[in-house]
Amino acid sequence: MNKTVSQRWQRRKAERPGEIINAALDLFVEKGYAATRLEEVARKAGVSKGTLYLYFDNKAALFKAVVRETVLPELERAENFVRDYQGSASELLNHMVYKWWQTVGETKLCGLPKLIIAEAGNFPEIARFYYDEVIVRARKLLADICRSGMAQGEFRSCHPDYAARTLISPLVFAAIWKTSFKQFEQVPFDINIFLEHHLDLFFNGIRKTEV
Amino acid sequence: MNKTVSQRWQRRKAERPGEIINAALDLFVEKGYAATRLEEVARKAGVSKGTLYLYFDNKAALFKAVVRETVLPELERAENFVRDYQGSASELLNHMVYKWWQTVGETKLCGLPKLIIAEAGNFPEIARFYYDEVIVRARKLLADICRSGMAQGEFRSCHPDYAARTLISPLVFAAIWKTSFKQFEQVPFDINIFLEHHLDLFFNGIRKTEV
Amino acid sequence: MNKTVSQRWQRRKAERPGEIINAALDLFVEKGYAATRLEEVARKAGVSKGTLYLYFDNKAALFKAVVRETVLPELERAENFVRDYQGSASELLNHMVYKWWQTVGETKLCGLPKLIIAEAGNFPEIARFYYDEVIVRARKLLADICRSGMAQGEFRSCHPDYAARTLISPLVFAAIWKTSFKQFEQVPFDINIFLEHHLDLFFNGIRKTEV
Amino acid sequence: MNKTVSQRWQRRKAERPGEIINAALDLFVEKGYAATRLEEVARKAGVSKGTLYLYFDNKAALFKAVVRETVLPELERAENFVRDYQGSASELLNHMVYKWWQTVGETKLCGLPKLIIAEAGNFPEIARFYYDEVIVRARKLLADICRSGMAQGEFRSCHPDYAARTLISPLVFAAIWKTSFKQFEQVPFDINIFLEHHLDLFFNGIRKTEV
DNA sequence: GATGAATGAGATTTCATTCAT
DNA sequence: TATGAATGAAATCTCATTCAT
Repeated sequence: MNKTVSQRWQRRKAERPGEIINAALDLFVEKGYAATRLEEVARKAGVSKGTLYLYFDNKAALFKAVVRETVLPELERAENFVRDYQGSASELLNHMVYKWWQTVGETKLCGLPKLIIAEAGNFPEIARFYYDEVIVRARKLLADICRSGMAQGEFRSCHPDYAARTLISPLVFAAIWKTSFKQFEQVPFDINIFLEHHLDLFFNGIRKTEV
Repeated sequence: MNKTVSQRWQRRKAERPGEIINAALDLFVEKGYAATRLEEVARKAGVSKGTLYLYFDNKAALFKAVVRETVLPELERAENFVRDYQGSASELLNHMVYKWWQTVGETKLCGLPKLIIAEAGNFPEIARFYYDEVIVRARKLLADICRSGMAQGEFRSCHPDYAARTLISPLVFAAIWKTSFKQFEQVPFDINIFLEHHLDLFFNGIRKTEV
Repeated sequence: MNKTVSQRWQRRKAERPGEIINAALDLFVEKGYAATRLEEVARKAGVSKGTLYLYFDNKAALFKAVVRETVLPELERAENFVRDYQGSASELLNHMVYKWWQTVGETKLCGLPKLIIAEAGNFPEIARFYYDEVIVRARKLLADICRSGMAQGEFRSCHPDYAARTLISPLVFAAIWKTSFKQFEQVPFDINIFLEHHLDLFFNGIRKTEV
Repeated sequence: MNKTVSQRWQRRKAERPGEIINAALDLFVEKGYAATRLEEVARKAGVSKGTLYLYFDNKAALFKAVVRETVLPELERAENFVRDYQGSASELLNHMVYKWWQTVGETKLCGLPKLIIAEAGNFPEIARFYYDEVIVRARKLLADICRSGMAQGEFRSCHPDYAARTLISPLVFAAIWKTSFKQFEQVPFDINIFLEHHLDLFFNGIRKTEV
């Protein structure tokens, strides 16, 4: 055995799960869970159907891995960003919203909300994981910013959790729109106008009005 | 013969379609399209598998009928209500939001948004129908109210279509929440607080500030 | 009850089976046994599906009735004709062949040979009936003519049963051709040329050559 | 591991299609297309229902494959034989007739004419293929021999295509007989007597009578 | 007698999963 | 470890037959 070959083999082996997850993400997002055939995933990942089962117990396990592996890294990145942020709450929220759209709305992650929503009923395990590890954390991230905005007299007083939800709703809405209805629209949906309106209304609504 | 006795064999041509659609709505909403077995639909509707095919050409046709029959009547009712309404734009929008939640969020229709979103990719025909007959009409309904609010100096000037979207987003968000994540939440999601916050922010944001 | 109405009703009742058999013949011949749906037979006969079962026990029974009722009358007519015939064997055979084509080959009975052949395996009862009541009788009819032709020195000596089969084969062949392949042929199959050739060869082959 | 032990699970990619076609031929010929269950085909071929679909798209495709694979090889063999033949037209035709009976009439191919005739209506594609690739070619083969017989003064002048049809008819007739009615006959049908009579009449009828 | 809505057995087909190679 | 041929459970859909009206 040649050492470099063996090493390359090792590398390949280490990368396999990621390649499979990547292929699966594309297909799950495009077709949904039930309509995605493992044969296609395998083909797209450049492996055989049998190989899938070396890395994942079954279709459901693959699905879970896809969700886990694609969502968490982004969330952690966001948390780190917020931790280090210096500046006003408005500016930060504004940045978060546009950043979310950049990393989710404009990438293939855009289909993930739809996917998770669609399959939450069939995969309670996934839904719970997503709830605990993504939703709660993400909402806390935004709610904390709102809270600090109120503390600093930037925002008027309101329930930060619900404010966070109000802030997120249009993002989820837009992602879903893109996945499901964009293809039919006559007048194109302009995400920039939408976010601008949303943030304008939101900040107008939440900012402390000077007497 | 006692007619009230439960008979396995009954001729009820008129009632059947409605009963089948009703059963199908429940199951589609609960499990999604693919995971719903026609045998189950039949059992729930109290008919045999074959009877389904007397009234609907195939599974997809049944799905379409479910969407068509459950959504349109509500929308029409809303359109009529708006047409006859006398009062301020704020009051009307406020009413519309709570009414939506009452007729959709708190009934079994609550699962429909999720269902349509989940299946839009697999049923472009449905998605298009829903886009044309529901989304466009519903948005126009709200946008027209916003527009008239602006015309009457109640609201400051902004793009009515996008304002309408901002208004709707949290409703869709809440419906999806209920279908998919409510079961896991630790702190209960209070729809009243949510709508109150949303509308408070929204009207604060959109109302004409007196100089 | 009005007597004429009642009488008309009676007449109608008497004619029903015939109308059903007629419709069934058309469809069996056109589509084959398995591909013929009883609903279609009913529609074509102008009755309901249920009515079929008032007159025939099941699909197989209807099929048998179709065969029985459409074939036997023609055969009997032929037997009567032969019994009364005065003239040479050649002339009679010649006449029989053309007559067969006229009454079978050129009517909807043309599809019957194919039908019976196709279903003989699935309906041994039909096949046996057809063998006993049609094939044996028809062959005897022709064989007897051959036999008398030999007795009268018109034909040279040979086995009359096999001569009869030789005489019939091209007729069956032509009927099958028409049902199954006529639609594809480039050069049209000319039945007159075919029968002329066949009979020419046949009579040339069987006639007593004068020394 | 002992390879000769009967294993339920075997990989035999190369042999499978042939085995399946073979099993299907038997069953199609025995029961007809519609009455043949794919489960039975699978069982007879020693595979599972699913395996059928690895090799054939659907039932119709399997049917087509059966026809294609079983008929064409024999026809090609015959064409090669004729091409290389040295001798009189009568001898050749005589040989062809007996040979046909040997390879078709006395093997399981005997049921194929019936099968194709029976299904021509439901499978126009098959019928057309059979017409183009089998009937036209086979007829041409025989017609060419007749033609050369006429050219060499062996046969008197007639239309070679129709002579070929006359020659073939009794063969088809006999094959159909065997498949459909042989089981009921009282006096056994002797194929040798039949072919002898047929050829005797045919050659008597077609040969050039010396003046 | 006549109807046609309702039934349900049974057919074809799909595809996640297994396992000999 | 990797393959992909093979499996078989399970789904949709059809249609001969039944039976309340």
